[in-house]
Amino acid sequence: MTLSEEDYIKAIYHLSKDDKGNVSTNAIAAQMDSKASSVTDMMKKLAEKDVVHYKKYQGARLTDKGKSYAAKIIRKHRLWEFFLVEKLNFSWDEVHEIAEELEHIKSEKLIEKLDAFLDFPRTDPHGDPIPDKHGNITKVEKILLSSAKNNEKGIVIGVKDSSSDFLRYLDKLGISLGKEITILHKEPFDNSVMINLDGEKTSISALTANNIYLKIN
Amino acid sequence: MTLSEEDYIKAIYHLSKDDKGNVSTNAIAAQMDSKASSVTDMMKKLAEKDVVHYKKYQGARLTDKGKSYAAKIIRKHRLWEFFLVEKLNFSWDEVHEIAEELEHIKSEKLIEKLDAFLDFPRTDPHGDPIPDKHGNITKVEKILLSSAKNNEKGIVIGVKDSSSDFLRYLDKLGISLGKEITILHKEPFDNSVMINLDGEKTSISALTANNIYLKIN
DNA sequence: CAAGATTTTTAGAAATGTCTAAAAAATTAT
DNA sequence: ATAATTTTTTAGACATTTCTAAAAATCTTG
Ligand SMILES: [Mn+2]
Ligand SMILES: [Mn+2]
Ligand SMILES: [Mn+2]
Ligand SMILES: [Mn+2]
Repeated sequence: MTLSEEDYIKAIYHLSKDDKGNVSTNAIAAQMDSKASSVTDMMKKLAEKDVVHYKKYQGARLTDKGKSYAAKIIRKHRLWEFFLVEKLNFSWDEVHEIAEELEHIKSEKLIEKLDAFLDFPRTDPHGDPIPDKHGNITKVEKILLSSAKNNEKGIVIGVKDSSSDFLRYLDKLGISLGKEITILHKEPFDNSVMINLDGEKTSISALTANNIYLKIN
Repeated sequence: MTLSEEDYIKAIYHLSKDDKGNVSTNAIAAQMDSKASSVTDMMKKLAEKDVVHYKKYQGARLTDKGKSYAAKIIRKHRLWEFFLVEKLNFSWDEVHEIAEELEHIKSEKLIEKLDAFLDFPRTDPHGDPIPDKHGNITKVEKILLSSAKNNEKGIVIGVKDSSSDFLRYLDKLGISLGKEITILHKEPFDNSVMINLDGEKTSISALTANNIYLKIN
């Protein structure tokens, strides 16, 4: 599989995460920052290789083979991100881009040895689960901060948006994985959320609250 | 610079190591396992980018820019090899192929952090020097085992051939970097060399002796 | 349901990197 | 110094990946 094919497979995987149906040509083009016509070409090729189901005008979805392949790329991506943060002291907003390249390195043995060296981490620096070597992903119960109720208390276990900009903003707010947050009040006017973080009252915008995952209890 | 361009730059660098002159089109093709016509095409492109001096029918050599670029790729290659052996417990015959991919990962910051994580190693697992971040390479005095004289004693500090086959053969002989070898006798008939290794007499073929570097004294 | 709008595909082209076969230049040998 | 040989370049082709523009299909809406 070429680098380009792998990136398309990953894009379809991420677009399929939420809803089960087919992913539209335009949605893939947007995700890949390419054009619909390029997607059509690629879908024909990936269908030929049996990694996607594709019918004209009906979008695409991954086959079992495609899903397994996607999980392997994501496993590599997240293990490398973990390595960059834990061993090389990168911050969580710097690693995505580099992992985007490292995820395409081909050796199976490399990734198993890396996994062992890192002591078999379960989640990446953004709280996302690392698939095991068979492609199985452990789902963790989590809710968006924006949907937590008053007086609920939770631990930050992930982010929905893992762009550099958002992650650096969280750094500035003092929010990182593992922090305890208590919901004090939800403001109906602008859907902002007043929280208790490290014993201090802080107001979080609706957009921010909608991109932080909490584990409740 | 593309992956392909980087591999050509590296090939010219390695071919230029010994003699200073221009490298022939055919020599590059042989090194790259490609065809002379492909090399001609690529040399035109690399000359356009000012990394090689190239004149029709006269071969190519790296410009200063090209040399500096080559040193950077080789730095990455050798740091990754060191990482694979020292941190991930690969054996020295397994790492070249993987480093061949890793050397193309683009982040400058990554390689500086990797260097620090590895505690600034000076040589790779095959005894080859790791260029510093400015591309400077420290030359180490060394001779081929085949050119050592009777009764000379030396430390194995490198190999000329670092193919898997040769390295695995050295493993079998019990020869690794750091081992002390004493030359007992050179057999004129087949140029084989009788050595003392770990207190035992061993005979080394001319070919083998011609691919092991020693530091004398 | 019939425009009208949107999405998707096709057609055609460009850039990259590679190859084979043939031509041209350089080198070696007679 | 010619001829034979080897090296190198050119010409033309193919596979990938991508794009723009235009056509076709599907969806939306009055
Ligand atoms: Mn990628
Ligand atoms: Mn991540
Ligand atoms: Mn390479
Ligand atoms: Mn090496």
